[in-house]
Amino acid sequence: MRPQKVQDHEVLTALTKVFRAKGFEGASLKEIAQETGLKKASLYHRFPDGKKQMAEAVFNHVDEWVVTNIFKMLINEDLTPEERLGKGIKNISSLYKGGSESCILRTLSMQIGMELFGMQIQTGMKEWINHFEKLGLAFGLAKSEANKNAVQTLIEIQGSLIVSEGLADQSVFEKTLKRIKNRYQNI
Amino acid sequence: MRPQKVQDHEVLTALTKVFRAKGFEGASLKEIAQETGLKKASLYHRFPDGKKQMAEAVFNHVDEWVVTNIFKMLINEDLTPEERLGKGIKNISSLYKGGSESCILRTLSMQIGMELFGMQIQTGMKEWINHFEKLGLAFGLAKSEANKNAVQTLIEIQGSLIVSEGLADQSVFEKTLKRIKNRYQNI
DNA sequence: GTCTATACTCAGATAGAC
DNA sequence: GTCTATCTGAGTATAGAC
Repeated sequence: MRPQKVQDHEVLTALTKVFRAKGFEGASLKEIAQETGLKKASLYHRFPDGKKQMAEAVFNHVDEWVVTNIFKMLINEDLTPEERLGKGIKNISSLYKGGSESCILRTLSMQIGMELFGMQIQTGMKEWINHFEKLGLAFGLAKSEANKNAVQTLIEIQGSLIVSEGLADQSVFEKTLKRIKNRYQNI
Repeated sequence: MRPQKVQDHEVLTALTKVFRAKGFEGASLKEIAQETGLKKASLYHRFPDGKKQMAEAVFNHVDEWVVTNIFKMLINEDLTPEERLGKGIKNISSLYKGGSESCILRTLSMQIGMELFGMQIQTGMKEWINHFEKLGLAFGLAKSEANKNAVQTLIEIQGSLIVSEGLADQSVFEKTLKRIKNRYQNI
């Protein structure tokens, strides 16, 4: 009945921020409370199943962003294949802040355990492959080539994030995105 | 004074097993005690600085294995470049159990935080690149090409581990190793 | 060196007033 | 819906006997 002190989307933003920075176990309710501006008990009012549910909300939130800004972009028939590629890559770069932020979906799923997110991660990865495969087809690749290409693209994105972080050198990620782009353009 | 109930290397093996399976935070001292066969207090006798020190020991243990079985293999002058490549790749496969196990060094460093392992991870990655670069040179690549190739190799190894795990499909990792192998052989 | 028993800390979670 | 206050359990870590 009482008015919400903080809007849902603000809570979600704060949650995403904390989980991204600290991971699942590393993010304490205390910190989450500070960041969201809500007390612990209030958080439990909004997320009766506790911390896991909060992580789940973040997971779905990010997932939705990816669908909207990357998947749909890659198959948008209103754009030329070149345009789809360009915007898709651009949004991937922005999702990972140019390589400075790791993949939050991977982090969360690793730390919470595959019980909760395993299937969603698997489905999500298949979607990445699926959509890049469609892009490959649009560029004129045969189906099996397009698939190989898509898997390779996913591997390179994830791998370059790891290496960028490890070396503390974002240029690794940037170069990888360029490499991916070139591979499609040179078909 | 009293004889060790469990040998150091056995403790190390057990520690590695637990940390690999559960990660740093996920591995409780209770479980570590069960797995090693030592009580908690005894563990603290051997590792006065506690859990972090245990993780450190595991980290160094794995690191040493990599140096011996992969790095040294890649630059072993008693072997032809083809042989170095073959044995190196084979040992990489065995390190990650054919793609079924994730990179424990990455897991540990992520969860403990970069304060403790950040520099070692960075140094370690540079060594990976450094040694694959030397392999590329041995295959006749120019220095800058050899370097690009080495970075790409590291990216693909790490990325394919992620994707293999996510899709629950080890063949992704296997195929990537083959791809890497072919790339060197076709120079 | 190893053990039993215990201390300490802090996390996640809940009760109930407002 | 939000809050203060509290509970409960698990985790790391220690003390001190053997």
